[in-house]
Amino acid sequence: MDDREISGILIHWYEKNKRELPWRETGDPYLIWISEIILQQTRVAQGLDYFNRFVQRFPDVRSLAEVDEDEVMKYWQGLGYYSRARNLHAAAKQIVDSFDGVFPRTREDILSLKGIGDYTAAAIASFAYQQPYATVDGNVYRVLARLFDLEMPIDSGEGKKYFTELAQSLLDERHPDLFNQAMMEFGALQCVPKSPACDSCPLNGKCLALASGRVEQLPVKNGKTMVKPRYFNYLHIRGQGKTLLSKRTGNDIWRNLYEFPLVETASPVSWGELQQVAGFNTLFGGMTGINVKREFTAKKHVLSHRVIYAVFYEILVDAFSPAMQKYLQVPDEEVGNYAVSRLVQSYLEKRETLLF
DNA sequence: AACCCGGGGGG
DNA sequence: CCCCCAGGGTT
Repeated sequence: MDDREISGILIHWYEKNKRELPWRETGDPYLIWISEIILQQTRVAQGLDYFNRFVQRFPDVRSLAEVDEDEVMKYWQGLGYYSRARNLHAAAKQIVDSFDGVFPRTREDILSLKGIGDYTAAAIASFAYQQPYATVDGNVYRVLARLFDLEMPIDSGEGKKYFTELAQSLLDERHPDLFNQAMMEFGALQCVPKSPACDSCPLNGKCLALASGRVEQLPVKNGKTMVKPRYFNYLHIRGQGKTLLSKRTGNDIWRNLYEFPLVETASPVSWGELQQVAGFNTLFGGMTGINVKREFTAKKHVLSHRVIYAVFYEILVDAFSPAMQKYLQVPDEEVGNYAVSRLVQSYLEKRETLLF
């Protein structure tokens, strides 16, 4: 098959079918960078509003580098994979400190930034600077696996190398930006994971998987992530107009987001059983007359690799115990100013509707 | 190489 | 409801 013919068809298809998106109207590497990080594991429809709000608040590298990380997290709240936001902030500081605030141009320098790997480096280098690096994302894996009927697993080291070299060999070096955009947009809109419309596909005469009837089976992946359950008992403790909050730390989900005092248990527990748990007693040590105002039954929060069964207890106290002093005491009306997970956010929203 | 990190959409 | 999606960092 003629490589130039493939890239020509893809680029022609792209010019006719591409979506008009703000980050496609710019050559500013900063805006392209932000869009690429947001678009990792995130669909355009979901990321578009986040992008617009983010770049309005942080229009350039320095404005992002100079703010507190909490401020960045607020603009990422609800988007998921929060390490992306932490790395984005760290990389902005890297650019100010090591590159005098100017976005680096070479692939090596771009790759040195936190949160930027092979894919994002190629995207920025080709979109902003027209450098000849092929972007290999999930769309590209799918398009190439089908076009060439390749059964090599895409989540192996060997597969990653093979597909990257194949994409690089197909790249139109005269228009690396157009070629990369075309390949990925084609995967996103035409060569979709489920039930692609091969009848109307401009490459259906060249697609080896279509000829062999394996379109739906490709690409092949080995990955099988175990879903482990966790049990979160959240204590929404309020007293004297203040709410207790803490910031999640350590190597765990939702790092650096805020939440209520949490007692995690190995299995589901009732309110009565929870009061026997050490973590609970440490918190309420010496206190009498705990007043549970409201209990929300277990909410199932499903992540790709975790399922969290959460119970929220709203507890009113006259005063905070000594053990509660280590928590932030936030005025009730300011709780909304803190970046929280979707789970906590949905609790707060549900509580709001029940109250009024 | 294996595992971890969120959340949304589609069948 | 269950199944699918997927780039980068860490271990």
